[in-house]
Amino acid sequence: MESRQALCLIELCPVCGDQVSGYHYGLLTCESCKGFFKRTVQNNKQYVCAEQQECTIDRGQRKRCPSCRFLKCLHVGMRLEAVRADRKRGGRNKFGPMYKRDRALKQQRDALIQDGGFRLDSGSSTHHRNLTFTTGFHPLPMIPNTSLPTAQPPHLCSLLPSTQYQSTSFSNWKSQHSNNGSPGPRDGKSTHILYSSPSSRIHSFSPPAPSMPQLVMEFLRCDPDELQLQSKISARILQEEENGTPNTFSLMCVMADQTLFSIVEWARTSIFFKQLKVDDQMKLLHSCWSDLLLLDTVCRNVLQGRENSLLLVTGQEMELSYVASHAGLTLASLVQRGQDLVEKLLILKVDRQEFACIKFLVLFNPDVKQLEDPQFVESVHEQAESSLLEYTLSTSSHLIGRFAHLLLCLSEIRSLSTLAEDYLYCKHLSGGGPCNNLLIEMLHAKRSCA
DNA sequence: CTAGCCTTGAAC
DNA sequence: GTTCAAGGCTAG
Repeated sequence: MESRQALCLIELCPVCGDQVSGYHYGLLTCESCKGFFKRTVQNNKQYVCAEQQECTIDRGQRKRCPSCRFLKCLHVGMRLEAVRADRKRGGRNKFGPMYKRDRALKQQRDALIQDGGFRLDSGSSTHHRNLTFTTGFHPLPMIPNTSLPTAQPPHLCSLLPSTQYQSTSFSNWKSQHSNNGSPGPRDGKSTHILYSSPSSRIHSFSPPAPSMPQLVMEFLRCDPDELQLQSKISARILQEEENGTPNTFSLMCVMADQTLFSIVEWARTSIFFKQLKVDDQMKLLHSCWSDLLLLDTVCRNVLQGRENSLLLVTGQEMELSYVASHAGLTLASLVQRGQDLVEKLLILKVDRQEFACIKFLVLFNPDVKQLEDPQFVESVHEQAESSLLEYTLSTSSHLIGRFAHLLLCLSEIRSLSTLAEDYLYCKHLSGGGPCNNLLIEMLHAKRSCA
């Protein structure tokens, strides 16, 4: 009860910014958006926007345009399949474990931020950085309300100034929903992919309480909301499955593509990066997208994954034995190397804060050529590196060489992601891989630069 | 139609 | 028995 209230106090509804009342249809929302979503789906409402589908949805204006409100509900990841076709009351649905894990993650993150903030405020300030530091909590990254579904795959340059989102297909779902059939997604398909149970690595590290460098906290705040991401990408995968996307590999490509969108969005709204000119932003992202994609997966598996399985961004798990037997030699060995890396990072007990720093280290790569502002990139890289060093020394000063080990892992990430890129590119050229999406745009961009 | 409060019931 | 996310009810 208390934890629920504590959660409510700090979370804002991703649709309208009102106070959250609990998990509803896949994520934390307010009571009114919960009701609105339910009425819309249950009654098959069709709304039309009187404007250009760009209406602002906030607490004061959410009643003005139901069409844009519903679109925003879908964009932030509210799940159509959580509305029961049979209208049965009570009980729990399949999202239960997902909610539970998200709660644990949020608690862990908030504890870290609160603890770090407290110590920074009260402790003797041994380091001074010229950084504005916002006190209090920073809930979800705000979703720009100009975001609209798009039929064409958007290019990176169009994503950077103002982000667009992929829409979920309401009409596809509706035909299934109004069919009087069983609610929810099909369970028969993809039997090798399972929803992860809560007994994952998340509990294996108790959060340390060292004095956290201010910049590390800022980096941590930039991290996207995991459940929102999970919901959004799961909805997209469900849509692909309903559209008959044939095999697991193709679905994985869609998953990677959608994760890439989220990485671009993370970068776009992150400290330092948003100060860069768009050209420099593009150059940096073109250079490191695959490192970040790999790092994202590795980080998820180190912090929340379980032995012998691969935890996906959708919260689903894929057994490594399945990968080994179905993926083909090259891909299976890539996954195995990734898993070895996860093991190394587990031994080093790399935590969320360190991953947050590493992401910035990777993003602000000073080796990228022809930047307009190479000094700035260099300086952010140095700041990220010294913050990471400072943090690792404060948490594990007794472990000599741990920092060096971390940097070694970083180079392993780089070489592994290069191999993964080559693999994808070959697949793409031979017609077996994905096409016409952000993933492919990035693959081509790097090769045309080189 | 909205949104706050109420009832229900499977999972824990 | 408790929890809490579903659906239901209803004044405004």
